[in-house]
Amino acid sequence: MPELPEVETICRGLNHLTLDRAILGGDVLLASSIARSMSASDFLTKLKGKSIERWYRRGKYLLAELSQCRGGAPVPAQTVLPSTSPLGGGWGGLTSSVFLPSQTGWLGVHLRMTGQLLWVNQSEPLPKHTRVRLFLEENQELRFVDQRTFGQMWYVPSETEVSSVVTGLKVLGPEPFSAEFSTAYFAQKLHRRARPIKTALLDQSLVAGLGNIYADEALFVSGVLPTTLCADLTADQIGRLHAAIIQVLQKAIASGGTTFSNFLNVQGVNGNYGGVAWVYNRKGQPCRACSTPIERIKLAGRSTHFCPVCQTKGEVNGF
DNA sequence: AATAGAACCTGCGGGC
DNA sequence: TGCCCGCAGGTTCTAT
Repeated sequence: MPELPEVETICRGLNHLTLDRAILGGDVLLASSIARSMSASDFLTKLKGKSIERWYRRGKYLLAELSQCRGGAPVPAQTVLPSTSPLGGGWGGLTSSVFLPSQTGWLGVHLRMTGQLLWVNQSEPLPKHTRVRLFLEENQELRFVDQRTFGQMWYVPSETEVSSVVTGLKVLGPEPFSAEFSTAYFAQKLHRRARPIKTALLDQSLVAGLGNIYADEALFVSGVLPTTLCADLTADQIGRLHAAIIQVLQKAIASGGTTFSNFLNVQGVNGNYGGVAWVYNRKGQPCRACSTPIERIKLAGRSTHFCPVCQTKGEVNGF
């Protein structure tokens, strides 16, 4: 379900609502929702007595920094700083807080296609696809609901490098809003590559966080056909696409995630990506810019939508 | 090394 | 009404 803007929206909501409350217990209704690095019972045992200090997003991953609640076992201070951050490159300001003495592990979450993280009262009726429940103080609950069961949760002990457990973090490229994601970097990664640009945009090692919706939207805004081979992109096209990726994602975050989906934020409220998509899921409907019917093809096994006129003009679309 | 395709699941909507 | 097919926002494993 979620791409970067939706995960960012969830992350902000979680930081607003879930911090500094003791995790008193939990319930794993589907064992496979806990990544196989750990059993479901160990997962719950490790989380019990901890609280969430802060949520972070990396690509489409959510990571909660945990701390020990008062009354818990004392945590020895870290005396030797490791040479690399446990969260790997591209994490920016997070590194400095990782080895505070109170830090006692991480909770990782990936929502995959249909996962939802909801902050509810424990008395709320359980949706059919409830997979994991974490019970916090004052009868509150962090509830993981996931119809297609692809979503995953991880517990990572504080002395362990996060990416050694949440292995998907290892292959993530730069955050799209970071300085590392420069036009020069983008051009270099596309240089002489044979695959279509749409396929490349879905590759999380190129840039982290784009998914099928925003890849199509960014290609429309930049006026580039999704079938264009990376090697055939002009410097101008690469520049427009680089800018469009950032613009489309920022706009979606500003609107609280997409609305053409069953996306819900942590309080169960639908997002609002400026109201509309330019091309995604609009096959046969008139282009919002030129009225030409939107076309739909398949690339890398994913449906791909584009305007055959606007994306061949050699200029930016949208306003 | 780079790339394509299948696999992992459940449910929904369209066509017959 | 019911069955079969394709489709769904993601990642990872396997095969070329």
